[in-house]
Amino acid sequence: MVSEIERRSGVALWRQIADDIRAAVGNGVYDSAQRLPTEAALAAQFDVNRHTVRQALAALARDGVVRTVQGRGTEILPRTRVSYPIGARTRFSAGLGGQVAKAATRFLETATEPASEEVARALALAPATPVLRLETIGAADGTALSRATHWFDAGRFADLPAHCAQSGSITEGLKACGITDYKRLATEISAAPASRADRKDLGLQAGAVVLLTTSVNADRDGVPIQMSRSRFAADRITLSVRNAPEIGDGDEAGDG
Amino acid sequence: MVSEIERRSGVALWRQIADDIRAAVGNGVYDSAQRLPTEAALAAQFDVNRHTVRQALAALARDGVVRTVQGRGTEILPRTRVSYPIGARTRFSAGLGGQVAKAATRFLETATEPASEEVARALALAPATPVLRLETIGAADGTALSRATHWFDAGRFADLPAHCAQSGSITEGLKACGITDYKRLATEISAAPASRADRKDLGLQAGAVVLLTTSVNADRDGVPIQMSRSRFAADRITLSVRNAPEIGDGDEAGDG
DNA sequence: TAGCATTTGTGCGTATGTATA
DNA sequence: TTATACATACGCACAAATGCT
Repeated sequence: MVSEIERRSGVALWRQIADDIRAAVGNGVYDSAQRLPTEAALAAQFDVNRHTVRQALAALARDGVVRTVQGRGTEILPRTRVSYPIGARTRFSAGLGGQVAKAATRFLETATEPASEEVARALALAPATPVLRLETIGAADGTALSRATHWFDAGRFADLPAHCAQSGSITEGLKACGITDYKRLATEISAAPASRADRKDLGLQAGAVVLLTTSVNADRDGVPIQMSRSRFAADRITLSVRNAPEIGDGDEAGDG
Repeated sequence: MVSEIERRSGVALWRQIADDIRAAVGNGVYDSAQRLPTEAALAAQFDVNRHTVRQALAALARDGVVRTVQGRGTEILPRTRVSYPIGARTRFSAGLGGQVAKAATRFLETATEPASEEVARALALAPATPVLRLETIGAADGTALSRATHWFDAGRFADLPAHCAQSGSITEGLKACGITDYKRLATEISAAPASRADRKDLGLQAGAVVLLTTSVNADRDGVPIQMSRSRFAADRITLSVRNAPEIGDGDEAGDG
């Protein structure tokens, strides 16, 4: 089962096996027994040396996925992930409401710079219009969950950074700028290995995965006011989309 | 800038640097110049040997992210990803409509087995009720995009596999079973390194990332009929959530 | 056209990490 | 624990292609 493709992939075998077991645990493969197969069995299954399996299990134990006890085996630890709702009313703090005791936004950096092509398009601004860039970290109960970059029209929201810094919330900051309500128009969701910078800010290990979302918020009149690109620690959060109970529009065909 | 944490992480330095550059490209960091810094500059930036940077660039070139030309430099190639809409009417084939010439579902395996706790809960069945499990690959223009597992009440949908195999579509198969319309209730989205099995089915390299979705479909009466867990090749697809133009419900606070 | 600086491509030697037996 | 094989990473040197003067 060890195909050659994996060898020069830049990802060590033990790491690949760890990812595999992690996925299997996540998929409920070992649901009935709350325990992993023996190291010998895993070594046979993955067709590798038992040392390699042990290295994988040690990594999973470091990450709190499993716990190995000599003579007993490797048991699976219960995993908890925060669920983050994506919808028209998506806002960070309250989205986590109930799941965590304290949600907070930390503001890292603010800068004004000419809009990139993508940002200008999203905010319906002329190319290279000055835009405000805000860098934030979203945390829950002291654990960083997301690292985000937000862009605003610098002309319209010049005072935003000061208001945000004071209130500790973008929603509150926008309120101080006259935006009493806003709505998320769309969210694009992707995923990728975490960059070094994001790993540092989110406290992730090499090889960790982030969920990437690019979203646009609009004011009451539907005018786009904010574009955001967020990176969520994928092992700490799931995004959830709940569809309103309406039926009937296009006709499509299939699955996923 | 090379912290020790990264060294024994099981992920090669060149791989981490490749992920970094990939993220930077995705974030539009090099938007203005459509070219990466020189290998020497990147080596200095990441504080590694130029060989290591070259290995990272070679990997990115293999993946079609960049192209390097001797004497000239490394240019960024325009990236194309299929966008997959998530909503109440989510269906595989037509969701990709227009973006690809031909979308197809391949059925790998069918089995009947007792429902796991999670599946039983999602389908509102008694624990260990027999359920039908369908394994599929979703492809567009010959490229595999998703690998999914679907569960149905085996009692109600005994004939589904035959109908699906014949029509090549779950939607059509359900129609033959009397389900003329259905609706997606909710989708949970996560991400993780691809498992070996998924890498094989989707043709991905080690270290590749998958977007994981767990969703439940219900019939006209709101009775859950299908639970699915899909794994999308994250570098080939983005999930898109578009919010209906309605305003006003809860009050929340923040960002992402 | 020739000359030059810049940038990528290649070769070799060495040290360390990873995986097997 | 030891030995062996291969992948990874570094450092240095030089060849080859490009772009500009």
